[in-house]
Amino acid sequence: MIEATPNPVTTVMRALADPTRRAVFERVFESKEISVAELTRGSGVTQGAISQHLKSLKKAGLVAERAEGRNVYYRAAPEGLEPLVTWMDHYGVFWRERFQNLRDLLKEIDP
Amino acid sequence: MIEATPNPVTTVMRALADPTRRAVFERVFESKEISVAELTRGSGVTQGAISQHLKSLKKAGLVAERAEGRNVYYRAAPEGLEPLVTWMDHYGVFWRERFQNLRDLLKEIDP
DNA sequence: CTAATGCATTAGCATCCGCTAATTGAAACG
DNA sequence: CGTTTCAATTAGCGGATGCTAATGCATTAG
Repeated sequence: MIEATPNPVTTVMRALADPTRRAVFERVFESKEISVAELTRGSGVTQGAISQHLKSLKKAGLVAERAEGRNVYYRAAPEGLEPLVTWMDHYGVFWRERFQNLRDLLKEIDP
Repeated sequence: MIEATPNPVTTVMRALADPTRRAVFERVFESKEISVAELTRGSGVTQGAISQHLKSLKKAGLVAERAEGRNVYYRAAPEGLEPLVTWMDHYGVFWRERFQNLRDLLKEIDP
């Protein structure tokens, strides 16, 4: 059975599961804005591949674009990670970390 | 360029990117322990497929097993999600939520 | 013991994925 | 104007992926 429109969690996970594409997202995130050409430079893959990855990331809501002249500048949309956060939250992942941080904090305050 | 041993983030993401396999993880998580046969019941796929998914999840560190007689009981290993948490943390997703919860906790402790 | 059950593993298949190379179109440059 | 640059899109390929069906191996039941 094929879901017509995949679950948002699935979309985001799949977008970030590929190392190359995740690296693209990371570079987009680190730069405030970055063009496709510049993104292609250190990537080790073709410009076409980069465009395809950006398309996936955009469809997942992880990046946004702004066209200016013949350039297209991409920026990260971290709010696109929300499905992941929600999913992990639902499975109680943050509690431990929260408590860990709380513990660290309390240890600092009252060692 | 192929990484011999994929990044842990990649391994976990890929393990959870597939809806069927993610559903398996979720069911394992909800049950404290669950056998493969019981896991196969509502899954819509074959027992063989379930075993394969469990193998992936195990390799990703997301589940652990306990053999007893001819049954094998699986349980979730949520600490296997840590690579995801760390990765997302590095990209600043949790800060707001974490602080919010930390604040709530501290308010409970010392109102 | 024989039969049945639980699980892992394998071969094979259809599909999906990431990539390249090439094309197209738009915009800047000489 | 022609040329160059930027970016998206497409066809096609090799390899990965998820599945089934079948097999094999333990373990339990009758």
